Amino acid sequence: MSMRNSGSTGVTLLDVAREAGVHVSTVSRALDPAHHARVKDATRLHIEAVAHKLGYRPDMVARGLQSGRTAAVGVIVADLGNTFITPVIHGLTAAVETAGMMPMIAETEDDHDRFSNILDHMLSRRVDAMVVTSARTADREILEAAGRIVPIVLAGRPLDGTSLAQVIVDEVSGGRLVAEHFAGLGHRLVAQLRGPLDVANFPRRASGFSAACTEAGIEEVLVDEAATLPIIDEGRRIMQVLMDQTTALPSALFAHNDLMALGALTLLRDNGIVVPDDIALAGYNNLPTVGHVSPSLTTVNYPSTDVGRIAGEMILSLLAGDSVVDVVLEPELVVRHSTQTKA
Amino acid sequence: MSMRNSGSTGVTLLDVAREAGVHVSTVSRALDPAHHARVKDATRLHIEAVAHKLGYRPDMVARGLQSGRTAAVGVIVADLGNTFITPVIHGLTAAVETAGMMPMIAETEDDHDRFSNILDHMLSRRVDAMVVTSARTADREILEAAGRIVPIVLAGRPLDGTSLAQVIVDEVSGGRLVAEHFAGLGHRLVAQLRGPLDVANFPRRASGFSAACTEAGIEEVLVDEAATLPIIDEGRRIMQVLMDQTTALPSALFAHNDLMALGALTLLRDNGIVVPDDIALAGYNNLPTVGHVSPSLTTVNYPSTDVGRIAGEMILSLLAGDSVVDVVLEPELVVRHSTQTKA
DNA sequence: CTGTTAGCGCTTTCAA
DNA sequence: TTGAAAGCGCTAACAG
Repeated sequence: MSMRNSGSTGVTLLDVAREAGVHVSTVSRALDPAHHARVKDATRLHIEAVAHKLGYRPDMVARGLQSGRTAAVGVIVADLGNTFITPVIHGLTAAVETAGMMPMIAETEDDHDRFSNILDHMLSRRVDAMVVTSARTADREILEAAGRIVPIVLAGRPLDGTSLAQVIVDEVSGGRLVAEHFAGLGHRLVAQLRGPLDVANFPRRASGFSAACTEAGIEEVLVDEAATLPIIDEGRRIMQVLMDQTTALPSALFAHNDLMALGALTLLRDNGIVVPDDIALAGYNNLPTVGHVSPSLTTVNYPSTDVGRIAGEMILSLLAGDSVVDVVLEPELVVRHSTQTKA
Repeated sequence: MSMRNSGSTGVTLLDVAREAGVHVSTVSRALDPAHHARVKDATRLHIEAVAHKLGYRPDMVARGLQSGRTAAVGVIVADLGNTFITPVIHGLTAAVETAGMMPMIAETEDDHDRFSNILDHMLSRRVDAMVVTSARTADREILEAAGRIVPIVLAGRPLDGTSLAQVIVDEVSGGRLVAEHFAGLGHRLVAQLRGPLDVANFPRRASGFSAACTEAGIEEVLVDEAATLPIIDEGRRIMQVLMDQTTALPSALFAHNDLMALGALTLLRDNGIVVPDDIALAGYNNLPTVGHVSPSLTTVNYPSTDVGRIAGEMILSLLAGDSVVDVVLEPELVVRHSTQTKA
């Protein structure tokens, strides 16, 4: 009944070496695909058999201490409740899994201190690389400092003026798509329910939307406040701000993400305002659930799986010492019922 | 321009020791809250200052190798798209954060091989403990084997006949709540859209529901199939199975979780069947979004935050060498529009 | 209260 | 092709 001494099974390389009648370093080589060659086939086979029999499991911690590599890629997300992140993670997992790596996810809950904390932990845990989907303006410096230690890829949330690798979506274009849709529907007065200003996605969506409105000769009501977080409750709150601010409600609303759209939707319903009959509402992200509700939500599809996959591929390239170029993906408008008055 | 040699800043204990003019072990003690006492205040203060100046960050990997503790708790989840998990993670984070620990999350996508893989990785990464929310019947043996190496708490998803610590919800009671609600509404013919049979939650929900139906004299249509995964698409598919199976549709449906309810809802809508006017529909979990859609979903509230928090507290107790007792939380019915015909 | 001395389990020169 | 030896950065006895 000894305390566990290995984090794993308790079976160490030394155990395998003894049982196999060879030196520990031979076992190390035999079990390491990169050094397969340096050991005689017969002994390697024998060692593999023994290792298997004993249930040997390499200790990543010990390995990491020596080699610097831990086969872990840290993933930092802002809010797991915002499910556009789920496909990002799936895509990423699929990509790095091919190299035997595993994503380790941590959530900031969009809190700067926690972000900084997580960054520290991951670094001190020697992840081989990081994918950050939660970048805010204020995080830039510590992120870039971290980027000098391990490769970092920014995915989904861009950061202005950074040299870190990014795979992002053309948010300006996304905003335009919504405005052009509204224009095509004949709306003349619209408004945006803006997301946090320190998350670069949202100002970009806003500027694309506004520019296209101007071009189409559509008037925009400027809501006095932007959301502090891109969540349901804030969507509802900002909607309330708009309603308090004017009696002449616009005929179409662009919520900067689907969660905010849901919050706005509830407030409207509570006030007897019907979407889309009384007011049109569009979101952003195309969360897996928003096509299944009534009214089904018109939104901008976010190519989440691709974002994740490409981020993973970038990580692998960076780790291989190759350089990478930023990738910008194109969003697509998904028209559903929330912007369609009945046929 | 040297390669990083530490996973962290590159500043090691030795660097701090040299700069401070003391031995490395003195630094180790000074910086470790648990050994604060064993070092003179003056030297400790001095060391802390030096450490801060140099930007020293402890290397968890090296620490873990020696001490066996890494301040990480592994969290294994099945599907991040099922957002009842989000509050679980928040509760857990809040609880273990107090002890300076950090959750490291990995997702199985409800795949047994990936589950086994993740378990391995986490063990070999020497997490101090694990919280598993993704348990399936087939995972039991490897889970219990892992439980002999580190403390494991099962959260949310129970496992039949295990000795691992659990914090779960009374699923039988949850199923009953729905049936009793249907009975109160006067329904006489009902059906369940059943979740995967190898995830213990679902058979329990089913049996509670069926038992209460029998007691209330309600007839239940048995759907030929159960979902293979508790997701939107499967909810839709099972709903189709039911529709193919009978022309006499029941007047109320119990989907075993909210995602499945959403899938069923869409199929019903596509067939011109109106919820709740033509058929009542209830889900399970009370996902953060389902109160914001139309019809807002009647569901069973899952005390997710509490599940997470308690799991975290259990982990802490287990780590402190204390024993813990299983916790069973009570679910609550949340009545919304999907089961209410208009007033 | 502080320094010395051993390792944790593994990879990696360097020899043989 | 294999063994020996050193050491990654840290903690933990054991002395003093």
